[in-house]
Amino acid sequence: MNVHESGEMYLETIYVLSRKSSAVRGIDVGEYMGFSKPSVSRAIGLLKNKGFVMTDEQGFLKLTEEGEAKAKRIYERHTLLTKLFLDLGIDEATATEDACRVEHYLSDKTFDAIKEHMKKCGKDIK
Amino acid sequence: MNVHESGEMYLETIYVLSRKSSAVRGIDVGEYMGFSKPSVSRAIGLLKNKGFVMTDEQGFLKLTEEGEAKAKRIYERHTLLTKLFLDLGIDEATATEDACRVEHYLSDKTFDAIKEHMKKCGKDIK
DNA sequence: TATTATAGTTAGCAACAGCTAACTTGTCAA
DNA sequence: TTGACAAGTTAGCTGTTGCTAACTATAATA
Repeated sequence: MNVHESGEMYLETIYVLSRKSSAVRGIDVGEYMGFSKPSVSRAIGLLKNKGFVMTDEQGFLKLTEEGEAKAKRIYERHTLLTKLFLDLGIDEATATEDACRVEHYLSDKTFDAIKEHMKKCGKDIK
Repeated sequence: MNVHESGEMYLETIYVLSRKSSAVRGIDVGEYMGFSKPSVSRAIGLLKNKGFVMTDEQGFLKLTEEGEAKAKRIYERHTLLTKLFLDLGIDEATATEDACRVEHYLSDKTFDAIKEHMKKCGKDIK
């Protein structure tokens, strides 16, 4: 099941919010992303249908195993790219912004190559 | 007048084809991009309305000054990113592909920083 | 208990961007 | 001159992804 940029952003947001609190609701996602309730409702409905998101007994949003894997993948890209841009001397805000847009379009190969490069330069994020 | 990723791709294609031949037609653009005639027709119509493209007396596609500037900007990004990815050891096909997707989402700041970095490393594209 | 506020959903609109089918237009050759 | 092909346009479909308006359902409060 493939997810577009938009879906990836929702997954990443749920992932990020879940690290802060285990009680993530649609409204929180919308607030974080700056989107309306209906937009969130539909987007999350699609992610549920695709098996990436579910709601627990209390109605809170949870990522499935597959959803978590996808979200982590994007989040890792985001972190790495931000670090890369910061290393290049770009300001925090721009680095984060650009990383957020670019993270969806990098192939695994390129991502791995960047990771390898930063490891070599002693700038590995881990 | 702002142009989305799609519009930028059309501008870049016209730019690239114009360097090979001054007689660029819609059909050539479609062939190059793998899109249908109607898709090209509408996309170029929009770019005409926005003042980025025009047709000369013979009906060939020309970029306006503004269109050329935009196309060059994207093309420069494309070239630089491809070079950067190749330097990271990525294969030609992947480098081009990723550059093509990412080129639309980089801010000027980040682009300049990458350019600066490659200049320092003696790997400036110019 | 009744009202109110919050969360989520449904319905329907808009823009973007691809597509096919079918039309027009213009050129070139039989 | 006519017929055919190539190029371009128009009409209308699909799917994505944002939106508002309006609804439902649940929970808290007066």
